[in-house]
Amino acid sequence: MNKKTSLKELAEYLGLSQTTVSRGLADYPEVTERTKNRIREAAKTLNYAPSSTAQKLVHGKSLTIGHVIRLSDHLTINPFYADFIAGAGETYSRAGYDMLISMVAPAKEMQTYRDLANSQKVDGFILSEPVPDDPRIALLLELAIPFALHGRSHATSKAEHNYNWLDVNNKGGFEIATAYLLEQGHRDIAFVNGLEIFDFALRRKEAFLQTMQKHKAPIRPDWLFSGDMSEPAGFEVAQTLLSAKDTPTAILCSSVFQAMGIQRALHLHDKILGKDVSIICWDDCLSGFHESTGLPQFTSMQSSIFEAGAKIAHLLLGKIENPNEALSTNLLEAQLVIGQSTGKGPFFKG
Amino acid sequence: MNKKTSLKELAEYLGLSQTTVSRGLADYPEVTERTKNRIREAAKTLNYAPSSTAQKLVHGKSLTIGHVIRLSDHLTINPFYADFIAGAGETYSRAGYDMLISMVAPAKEMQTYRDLANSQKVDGFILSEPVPDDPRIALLLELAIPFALHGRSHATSKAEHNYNWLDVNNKGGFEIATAYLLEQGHRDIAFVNGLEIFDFALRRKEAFLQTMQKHKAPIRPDWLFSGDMSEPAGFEVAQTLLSAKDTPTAILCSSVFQAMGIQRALHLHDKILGKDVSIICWDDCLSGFHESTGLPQFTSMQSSIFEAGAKIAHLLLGKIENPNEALSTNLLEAQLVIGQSTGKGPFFKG
DNA sequence: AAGTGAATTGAAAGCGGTTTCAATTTTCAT
DNA sequence: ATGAAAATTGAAACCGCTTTCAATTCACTT
Repeated sequence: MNKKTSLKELAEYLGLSQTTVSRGLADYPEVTERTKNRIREAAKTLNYAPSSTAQKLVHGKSLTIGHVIRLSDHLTINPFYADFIAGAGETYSRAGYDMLISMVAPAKEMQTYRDLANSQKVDGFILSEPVPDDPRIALLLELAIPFALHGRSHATSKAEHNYNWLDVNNKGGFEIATAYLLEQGHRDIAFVNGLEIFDFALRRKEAFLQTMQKHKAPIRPDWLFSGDMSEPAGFEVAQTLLSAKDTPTAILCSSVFQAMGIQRALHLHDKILGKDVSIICWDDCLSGFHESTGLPQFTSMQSSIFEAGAKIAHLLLGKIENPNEALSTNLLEAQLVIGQSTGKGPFFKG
Repeated sequence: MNKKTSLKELAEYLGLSQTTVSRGLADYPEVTERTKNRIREAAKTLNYAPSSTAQKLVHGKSLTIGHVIRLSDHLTINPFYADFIAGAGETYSRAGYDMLISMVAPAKEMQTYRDLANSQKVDGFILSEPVPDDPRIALLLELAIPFALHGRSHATSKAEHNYNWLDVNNKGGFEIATAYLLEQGHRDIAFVNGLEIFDFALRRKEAFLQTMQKHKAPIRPDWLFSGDMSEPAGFEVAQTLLSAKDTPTAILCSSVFQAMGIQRALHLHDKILGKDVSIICWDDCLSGFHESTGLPQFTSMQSSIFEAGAKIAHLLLGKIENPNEALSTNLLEAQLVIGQSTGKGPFFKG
């Protein structure tokens, strides 16, 4: 129960002034090496460490980045977020920043951003999962606090986006994936999207539709799905698809989880994955979801969300430490990786 | 770019002293309702909010709880942790606490706890995934900072554990699950555990072995596995099992992910889940992994890790706000929920 | 009108550091 | 030995708030 030692106590113990001790610990050049050593030693024996709160007060910065996570009605949390945060967190600690995570009900979300900014608990925010014209962006611009956006937010007004963002090229990725399926001889392709309130889902849909159109492949409205990116959601969609008279020969979906659900339904209907039905999914490279060796299970567009977290953290820290720097944006490309879940379609032309 | 207004500025603006303004905002009874209203109004127009840093300095508490997450060599993060943290985070914000998450390399883990405690960045810690004689426990006891343990840590020395913990009854859960399989007529049961460096995995193994022994069922050392709780890990184990001459009729495993991997291998070997081979898995009730309706996919022992997070947060906050209170511990029971992955075994006696 | 107790208000100290600026000590050329 | 320049140290102000304690104002009684 040793009460924390303060700088004052440490100074008294050493017979020095707080000034000198403070400077000694901060390794100022004007302090003799000999006294520095004395100070360091004493600090160690008294188990002294400066109060970060006091330091923050003096410096007027919190050295903390805020992540506000909206707990939806069912209190679910996006499992990818863990990886994203891990990437960001690593960058933060390397730069001496802390990460403050706030879990809030949707109704309190905006107020939480306000409070965190006004009470100066954080120096900046990372925004995730933007929707078009995302209201959080307007709010943070108004509050004049640095932030970076993971994803993009389509703005209907001509308002220029004066903030940093990092996104993965969802459109490009889905174009490539759709084209690949078409090249492999598939024409009857179903599309299983994430929730089409989010910006990324809208881009993905656009990519799918445009590419299909461009190749003059038929687009069936009843083969366009949008929903949770979960295993059960994928399962249910596939159940619907496979129970109908005519079934697609390929399915393009938005997450590995959906793909797993689809796969489960496939087995149930005695369809062979990669033969009867091909699947391509988006893969955020969630930790622990990849084989160490061998051909990957699913053909997928891969893009590490961990890496995205690390990179966007850099973007934000740059903005914070150099507010007048030019805006920077970053568009990551996804990699199409061929796995075991795709094969030739009926229209393949060798 | 409106600079933050300080209490001083607000007071000047109002023609009042800082004292009165501070009290007015904190709703002290001695301030007239009329002045309170004036103050509140001015605070709103000037967009004032007290600096949390300054408040923390005065009160000597950080109102922040630390979660230190060890990023393993492969930078993976336990996906369940997201749910656990969501549960804890919700409790924190309800109580006015913040959550500080620190991602660190294993080598820096101990020092991180030290730094966070000494610099008073956090008022307490939650410890996860304990190993027997967990060194973090010794450290935090030495640092005399409140903490709560998620799980238990078997101590070889007679050291009493003077700290709060919350655990799920792993042993009880696996006893019930093993017994259920035996009752259903299974005797050839394989056991797929998590990494047996962790306390929970050791308890689970103990439960399996003891229950098998008690029922005089054969224990085959080559059917005892221990590894990652991931889909690929489960797949590989099942590949090994199913390639052998004799195969188990049931598999008990430690996570839904492993179960999914096993299921994938089963399909590959044309075995029918719940008929040829039964599976029971542990299920942390990860968000987005449960069907909304109908019989669950896997028979499982269920225990919400979200709820565990919320409850252990309470345990910790109790300790922080009332340090001399008696220790409290909490052992949650898992629910055996029958799903579609289990069926009668060859030795079933109607 | 004076005196009393209650209700309001404010000056100043303190939380634990950092930093400015002045004071003191040391070094070294003369 | 002496003085100027350089190196080292420390007193005090400050960051933005809360809270103690004293001062002021107010409402009433006599």
